[in-house]
Amino acid sequence: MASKSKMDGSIGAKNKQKILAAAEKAFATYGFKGTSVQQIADEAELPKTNILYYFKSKQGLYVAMLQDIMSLWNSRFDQVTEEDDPAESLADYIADKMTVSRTHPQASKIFAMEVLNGAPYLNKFFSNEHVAWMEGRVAILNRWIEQGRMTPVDPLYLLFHIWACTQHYADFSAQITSLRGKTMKRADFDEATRQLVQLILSGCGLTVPEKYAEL
Amino acid sequence: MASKSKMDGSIGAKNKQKILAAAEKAFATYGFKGTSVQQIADEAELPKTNILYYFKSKQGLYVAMLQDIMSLWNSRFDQVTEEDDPAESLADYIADKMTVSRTHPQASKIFAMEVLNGAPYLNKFFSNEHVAWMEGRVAILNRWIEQGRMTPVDPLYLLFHIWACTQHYADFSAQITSLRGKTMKRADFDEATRQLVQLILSGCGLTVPEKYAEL
DNA sequence: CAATTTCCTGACCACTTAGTCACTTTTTAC
DNA sequence: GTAAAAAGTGACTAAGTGGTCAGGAAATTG
Repeated sequence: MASKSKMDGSIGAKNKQKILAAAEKAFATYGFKGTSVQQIADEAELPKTNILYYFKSKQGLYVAMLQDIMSLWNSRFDQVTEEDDPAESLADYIADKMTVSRTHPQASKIFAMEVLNGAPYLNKFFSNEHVAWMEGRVAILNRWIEQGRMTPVDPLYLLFHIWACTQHYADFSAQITSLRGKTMKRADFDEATRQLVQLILSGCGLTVPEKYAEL
Repeated sequence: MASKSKMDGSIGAKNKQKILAAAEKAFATYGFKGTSVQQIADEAELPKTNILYYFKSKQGLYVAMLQDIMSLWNSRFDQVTEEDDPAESLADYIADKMTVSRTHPQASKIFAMEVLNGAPYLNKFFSNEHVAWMEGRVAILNRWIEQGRMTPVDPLYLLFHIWACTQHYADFSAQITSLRGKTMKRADFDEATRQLVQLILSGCGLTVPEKYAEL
């Protein structure tokens, strides 16, 4: 939730946060082209010109908001080493990602839209930090496999599948709500997490840790 | 690929198809608001007014295209009964859905965008055919579980996870391509399918059928 | 208190957009 | 062949868009 620019002018800082929050809500609901600066202004309860004062353009605001969002992707899994336990590390990672889907569904949707449209503003990020992160995690998973601590699976696809399932609960909430006949509450997310942890870990030949076991 | 209106005027039918194909391409790339009727006209190599002649409005064209797309979701899994083999039925379903992701990525992206934005044009579909389909499939999965033919999992979440993973390969292709450094070819989809079948089936306590086993 | 920087905004503009309309051309039907 | 229906289209309109700008208010600093 932090932005790197001038935290000095406390008035400006506060307004920027208010604008970023309004932008997240609006962009998540209507997409980049579908959202007008006026809508964001209404949501933030500020005149339109004020938005353009803090962020030089609609695109500038969008990019600033995207950077904010990307920081949510950090998790305990970033620090995992090959000494850690595969089952617990993966289960925790799944749980972390499920938590983000529950607490920041709008951010997840914006990210999804961005990637759907070819990730025009994320390609730079993808080909730098993201690739490096991926290589590191894949290496650790491969070590675990070499050591016989989990079933041989392709780590790349395994991570894709974890992302797909966890983000699905944020991105496709409309479909999920329709099919369930009710929205996903905290308890439902916990149950979904248990189901997913069981599925993925069993699929990797791992035993589900105590704390993710069913009641 | 069929639309219900006048298939008589072969000129009109052909043009409608050309327009629908152009619309699918454009909407998948730029979204509903991000696509102008003029862009679709250029793509279809027809004057803009001609588009509005066949489809009374941009929204009308969009809805017609959505209906076209929904028919792609049919699969062999629709006809599965409790007498069928769980492992083979699920594996085939996963493979079918992966095939659609490979052959119709644009359709998948449009569906994803629609759901992301709250599924305004699909809510009716969701609360009718889709719910019925879901209840039927859930019932069969529960029978398989009662009969001890697969691990007890919540069928609802299992289906969510299958959709999430299979559609991910179409919807998030930009991210996948960036991280792999190359696009997914036919062989890559086949490998992803094998990986996913293994993950899901193992997660359900099922044995992977011969035809989806690794080389 | 004065000066300077930050903050704020109404009026306005250039441009794009979906959709209409009057009209012509082509195809079909008898 | 001719009438009627379908197909096709250029010119236009009304509404909404992102963004500019000139000028003023408020806060900060010395």
